[in-house]
Amino acid sequence: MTKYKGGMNNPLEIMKALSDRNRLRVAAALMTQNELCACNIIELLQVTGATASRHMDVLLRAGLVKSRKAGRWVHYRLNRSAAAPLFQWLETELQNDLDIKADRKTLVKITGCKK
Amino acid sequence: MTKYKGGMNNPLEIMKALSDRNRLRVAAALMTQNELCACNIIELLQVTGATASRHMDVLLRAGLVKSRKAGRWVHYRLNRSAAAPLFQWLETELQNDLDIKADRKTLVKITGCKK
DNA sequence: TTTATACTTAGTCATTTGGCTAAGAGTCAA
DNA sequence: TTGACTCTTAGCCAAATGACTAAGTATAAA
Repeated sequence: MTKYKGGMNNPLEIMKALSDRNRLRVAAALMTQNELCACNIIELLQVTGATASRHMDVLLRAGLVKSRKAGRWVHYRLNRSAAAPLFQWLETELQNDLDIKADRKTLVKITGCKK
Repeated sequence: MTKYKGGMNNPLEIMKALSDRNRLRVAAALMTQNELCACNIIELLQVTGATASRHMDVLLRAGLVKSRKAGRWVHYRLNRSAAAPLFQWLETELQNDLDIKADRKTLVKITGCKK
């Protein structure tokens, strides 16, 4: 179930959504992970559920991610069509980001265990 | 004279720099105007010189613009190489932005008079 | 060498942002 | 239906942000 449906939002809203380190980390994570549930994001960012939820809401409102509810879980994935060239550029740039690289390793562990 | 020299800065800093409406307006203006002096930017944004100066400093630190001092004037231009794909994407998206379109008209007047 | 001009820096203030806790809503299992 | 679990909403607080005024720096003109 997608709360804020599709479409391109304005560039300013998109920039604002990506101007926070934790939201940028989530976007980067979704570039390699295809899909993550809220609990994965909580574990990755090491923040409370409430905080993660609000961050995901910002990304949703900007149109950068889509959400899908499955039972008690909410799964997020990138809405690549929203800003494909932007994502592509980011993906390249973030290759060199040490924190993002560390996150990638963490994600393997997080998504590995099915707790 | 370039205060913060060339190079690519990290994506987060770039996103932060572009996550403010006024700074996005300046970036958009520099996409069509090639070069603007501080006083042009003051007039465009309708803010004090101090405010404009601080905004330009953020853009400079992010590496998105370059500055050149000529006598009493400081001229700014886009540092396109810093994030060419990003600028290209922005340029496309901002085509539909009403405020940006209005700014373009304003800029013709501003850069026209040599006060 | 004053004086004016163009911009920057410092300091202040209101608003926004991002974190938290606590309470609420929705879903599944016992 | 009760309880456990996952996520969201509301409310609070500290820190960051963007605006202003006032004072400082640098350059050019008188």
